[in-house]
Amino acid sequence: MSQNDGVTRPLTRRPGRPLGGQLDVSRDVVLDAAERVIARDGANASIDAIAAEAGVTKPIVYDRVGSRADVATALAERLSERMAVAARSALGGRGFTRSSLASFIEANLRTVVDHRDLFLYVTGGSTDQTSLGRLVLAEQSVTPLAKALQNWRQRAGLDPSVADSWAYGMVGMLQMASLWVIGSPSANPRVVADQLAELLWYGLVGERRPDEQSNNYDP
Amino acid sequence: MSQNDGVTRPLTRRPGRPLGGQLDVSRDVVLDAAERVIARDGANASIDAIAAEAGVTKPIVYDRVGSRADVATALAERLSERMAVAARSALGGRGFTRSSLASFIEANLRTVVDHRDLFLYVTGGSTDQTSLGRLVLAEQSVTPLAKALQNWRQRAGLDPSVADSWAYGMVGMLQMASLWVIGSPSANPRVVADQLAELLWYGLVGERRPDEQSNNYDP
DNA sequence: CGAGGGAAGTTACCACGAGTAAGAAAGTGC
DNA sequence: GCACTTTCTTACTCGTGGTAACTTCCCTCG
Repeated sequence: MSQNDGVTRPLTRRPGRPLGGQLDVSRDVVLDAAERVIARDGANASIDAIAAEAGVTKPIVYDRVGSRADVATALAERLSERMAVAARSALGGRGFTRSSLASFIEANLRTVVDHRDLFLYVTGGSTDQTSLGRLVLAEQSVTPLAKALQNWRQRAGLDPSVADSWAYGMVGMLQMASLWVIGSPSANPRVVADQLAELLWYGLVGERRPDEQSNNYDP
Repeated sequence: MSQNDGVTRPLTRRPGRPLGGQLDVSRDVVLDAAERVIARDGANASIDAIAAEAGVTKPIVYDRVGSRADVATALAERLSERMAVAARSALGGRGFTRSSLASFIEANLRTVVDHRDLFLYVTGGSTDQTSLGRLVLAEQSVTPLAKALQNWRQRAGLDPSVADSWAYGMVGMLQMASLWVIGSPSANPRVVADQLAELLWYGLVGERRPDEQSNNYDP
């Protein structure tokens, strides 16, 4: 819409099918373009801008990917895949230890920092009726995590029914921490990751201690 | 705009200053109307609808409260205040124990469930440039929690520098768990709260155990 | 007591973005 | 050669946030 300034100017091209056969613009090409636009212009990227970056027009985007929510979901898949890769590489086949938990968290935080605006686009609302879309997209991280937790708890002889709650809780914790780290340059991902690992570790491994220990906490 | 259907119908009132002195529409009246609209029509409530519910027009809303983001922030203040009240009442002056932690979490979850659409409105994007607004608004819960954590850790002789990370992390955990509970009717707030308390408790109270215990976890 | 100025709202508008309908050019089959 | 299909573009509708311009009332001052 921004290049349609002069009505008097003759159109560079009349509408119709392009000359050289099919426009070879696949779904992935559109999504690549979306990522470029978001990285360049920020998280409030319009479908028009994405289409322009891909060298096509809006209906192509709708045909190849879908609505804006679909674009966000597709990009969420990409981002969570990247986070999984980073996390796996950070763990490097080590067993599940406190320090590997910290590495896992740190890898997630750093991936978000590296894809700051993509993260904001993906977690950023679209208040439609699908404000629950954020959940749908979080589930891309939640589902494998819940599965891993469940397997591990089961093998360790611990109650596996906590897997879902914990997975949602941990993903939410990571998302909020990421948002915080993104927003405040003073926050150091390594330190934050270590502190969150400290918070989670003892609960994860099923440490027990006598209940009802009063510390005189006043919220 | 929805009641302006008939152009032929004479206006009920010409523009201008109202007859009976000042229109007694305070900021709180507007915010009350906003809550009613959101509760009735869902989280995707427009400023027009809010104004209509308050019996005024859009510019009044902008004068009394501000932009849409300001409305969301103001409503976030109200919601977080309500959550704090519910949590305090659930704790009832008990000390900080595992079961009181579970009560705290459960109170939060139930408050969100009771104000489902308000929660969705408040946490629901508005991708402007202030997608970080979600963080700003989360800080209404984070700040007091961080303060409490810091005081408590200090008095208990534990490292207080974890307070910020933990507060952001816990608020994120609560928000995501709330979203999940809202979306899936099968999730029981009491059970989820207990499970999350289980996850957090041992880390919060500073349980120590020999590091590097391998459980052969494979993410 | 009448005119001017400010206070307080309303109408009407703009900008902009999501999503879609209608139409035009290139290719395809008979 | 002509209808038909495919594939794309243009141009539109619709809803919403935000604002400008204008209208009316009241209060004060000469």
